Amino acid sequence: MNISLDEHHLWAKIAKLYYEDDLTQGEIAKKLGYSRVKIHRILRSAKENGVVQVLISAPDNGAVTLESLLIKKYDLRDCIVVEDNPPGEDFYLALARGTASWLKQHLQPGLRIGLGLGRTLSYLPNAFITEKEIACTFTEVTGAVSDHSWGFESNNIASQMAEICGGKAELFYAPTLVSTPSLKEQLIKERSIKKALERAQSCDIVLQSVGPVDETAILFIHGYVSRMEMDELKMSGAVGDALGCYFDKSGNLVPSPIDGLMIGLHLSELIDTPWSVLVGGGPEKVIPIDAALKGGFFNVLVTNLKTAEQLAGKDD
Amino acid sequence: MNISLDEHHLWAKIAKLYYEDDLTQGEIAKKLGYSRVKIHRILRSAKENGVVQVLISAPDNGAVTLESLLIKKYDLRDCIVVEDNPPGEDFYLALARGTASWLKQHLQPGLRIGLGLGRTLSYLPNAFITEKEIACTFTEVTGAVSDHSWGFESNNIASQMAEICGGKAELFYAPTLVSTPSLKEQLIKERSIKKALERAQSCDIVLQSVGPVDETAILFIHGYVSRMEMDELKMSGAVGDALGCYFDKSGNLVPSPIDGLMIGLHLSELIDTPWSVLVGGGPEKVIPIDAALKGGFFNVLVTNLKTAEQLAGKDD
DNA sequence: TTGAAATTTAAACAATTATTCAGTATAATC
DNA sequence: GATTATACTGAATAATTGTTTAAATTTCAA
Repeated sequence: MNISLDEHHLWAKIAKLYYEDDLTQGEIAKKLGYSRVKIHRILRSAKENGVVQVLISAPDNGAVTLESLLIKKYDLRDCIVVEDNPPGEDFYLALARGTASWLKQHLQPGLRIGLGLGRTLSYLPNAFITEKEIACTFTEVTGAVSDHSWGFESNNIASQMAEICGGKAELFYAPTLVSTPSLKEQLIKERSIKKALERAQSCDIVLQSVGPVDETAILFIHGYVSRMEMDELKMSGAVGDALGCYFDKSGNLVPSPIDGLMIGLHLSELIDTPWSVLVGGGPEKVIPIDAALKGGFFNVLVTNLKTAEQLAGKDD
Repeated sequence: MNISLDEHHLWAKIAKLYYEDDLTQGEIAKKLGYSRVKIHRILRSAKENGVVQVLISAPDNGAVTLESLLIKKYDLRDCIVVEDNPPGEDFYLALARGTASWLKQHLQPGLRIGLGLGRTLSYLPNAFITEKEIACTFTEVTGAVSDHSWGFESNNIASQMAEICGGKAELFYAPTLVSTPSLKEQLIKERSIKKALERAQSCDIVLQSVGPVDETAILFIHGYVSRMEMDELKMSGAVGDALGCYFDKSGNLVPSPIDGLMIGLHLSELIDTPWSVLVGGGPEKVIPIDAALKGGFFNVLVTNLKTAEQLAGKDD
C-alpha cells in the first residue's frame, strides 16, 4: 500500500485544523463533511506516517530523554538524571540535590522515609532544604556502621533530615554486621531490633545505593568481606550489592556469607515498598545499577548523565 | 511569574511519557505519584510554554498552510489550493483537477450538483474521472449563454459530468440574460423555468466562479454590459460578480442594471446551499474572490497558490 | 492574630477521543 | 462464477481528557 500525495495533503490539512487551530475532531468532521471517525482515522494515519510530529524541547534535553528512556527500559516509576561532575564531592552533591528535589515533591505529613547505607546518601542533608516543615519520619533501615572513618555517622543522616523537616528520626540501634549467624539470630529476636525492622519494612519511601563487587566495595574496605569471599561471590556471578545483599547481572540474589550476618532490611523486601529509590552513579556502578534495576528491587533511579547514558546503551 | 529549570524538566519528562511513550495521563499520574489533574495541567503548561510543539510537514506544505489559513480567515468549510501554472489551459486545468478531486470526495448517490457559468468550470469534465458510477444529478443553475464563441456550450458541462458519473443532467432551457425586465418577469412565471429555478435552489452542491468588474469580464465582452454601465457599477463600489450579481469589496450586493435581466439562481440564494464552491484564480480575481468570500456567498474555495497567497496577505 | 483574596486541590461531571463491532463493499483465489 | 480474504465505513460504546465545583490551604494586608 502506497500513499498518494493527495492523501498526505488531506492529512496535513486536517492535522493543521486539529493541532494548530484547535478544532475538535467533531467540528472538523461537520465542517468538512466527513464522519467523526474518519477524521480520527485520518489523524492517526497522519501521526503514523510522520506528517504530524511532536517535538519536545527542554533546556536539558539530554537528561530528560534519558529519564524517559530509563523509565521505560526498567519499568521505573520515576527517574532523575542530574548533570555530570568530576568524581568527588560535587559528584555526590549533584546526586544528592537530585534526590532531595525528588524527595521534596513526594514528602507528605505522616510518611516514613527509610535511609539505607552509602556514601552518596550521606550528602543528602547538605542538599535538602524545605520552605515549610513537614511532619515526616526518617528511619534507618539497617544497623549502624560501627566504623566512622567515612567522615559521617550513619545516624546523622536520619537525624539531620528530620531536623530540616521538623519531623522525627528513628534510629537503628544495632551494628550493620555481626560476626556469627547465631548472634544475628539472637539479636533479631530482641524486641527493640524487631521494632526497628518492622519500622524499616513499613517505610513509604526507601533511599539506598548499590555497590560493586570489587576492591572499592565498602564492605570489603571495612573488612566485612575477605578477598577470598569476594572472589567466591564473583565466581557465583555476583556483580553488586545493596543493603548487604548480593545479586548477579540479571538481578537474581546470590547467596553470600554476609546473608547470615547482616542486621537490617533485606533487599527483597524493597519490592513491597511503594517508592524504592536507588541513588548512585559512576563507571563502577553501571553494572550493579543495571542488575539491581533488572531485579526489580527499585522503582526510582537517581543518577548522573554519563551513567544514565551507559545504562541506556546496555542492550543485553 | 517566571518558570524554573526544574519545572521545564518535569514538563518535558511528562510530555515525553505522554506523547512519545503513549501512556495515558492517568497512567503517568499513578506511576509518578501525582494526581491526574496535575498531570493534565503540567501537559497544558508544557504546550503553552512551547516545550511541546507539534510539527506538521506535508510534501506541499505551502499549499496546506494556505488552505488552513484561508479556511480560518473566511470561515470556510473547506479550501483547496492547487499548484501555480502560467495563464492558459493548464491554469484552468489545475483548478479543474482540484475541484474534481474535491467533488469526488463529496459525491453521493442522490445528490444534486449545480453548475454555474464560467470558463474555469468548463474544464471540469476534462479533469473528472470516477472509478465507479454514482447516481448524481448535475443541474445548470442559470440560463444558457446564447453565444457559443467561448469554445464550449454551457449545456455540455452538466451533460458531460452526468455522463462520466452515470448520473443524469438537468438543463436550464432559457437564456442567461434577456433584454427587458418585463420579459424576465414573464419568463420566470413559465412553468418550465420555475422548475429549473427550483431545481437550482435545491442543489446540495453548487460550483461557480466569480468575475472582475473590468474589460475582461465575460458579460462585458459579450455585450451584456456597456462600458458606461460598467463604469457606473465601479462608481457604486462593485468589485466583482458571480451569477450576474455584483458586490462591493465587503461582499455587499450592489444593484446593477442586470439584476432585472438575469435568469437563474441568485447569488444570495447560495447562502442556503450546503456546499457552495467558488472556483477561480488569477491576479484579476483576487479582489472579487476576497469580496465574495467576505459576503459569505461561498463556503468552499478552490484556487491556486499565488492567488491564495494574495488572499492570505490581504488584511483589511 | 485575624480575615479576605488568591491559589491549589481532588472529586464529580461533561466533553472529547479512541475502539469495537457489525454490516458492506471490494479484491483475490479457487 | 462462487467463495473466501481484505478493507472500509459509521453507529455504538468505552476510555480518556478537560472543566467545573467547592472545599482546603496559603498569602497577604490590616
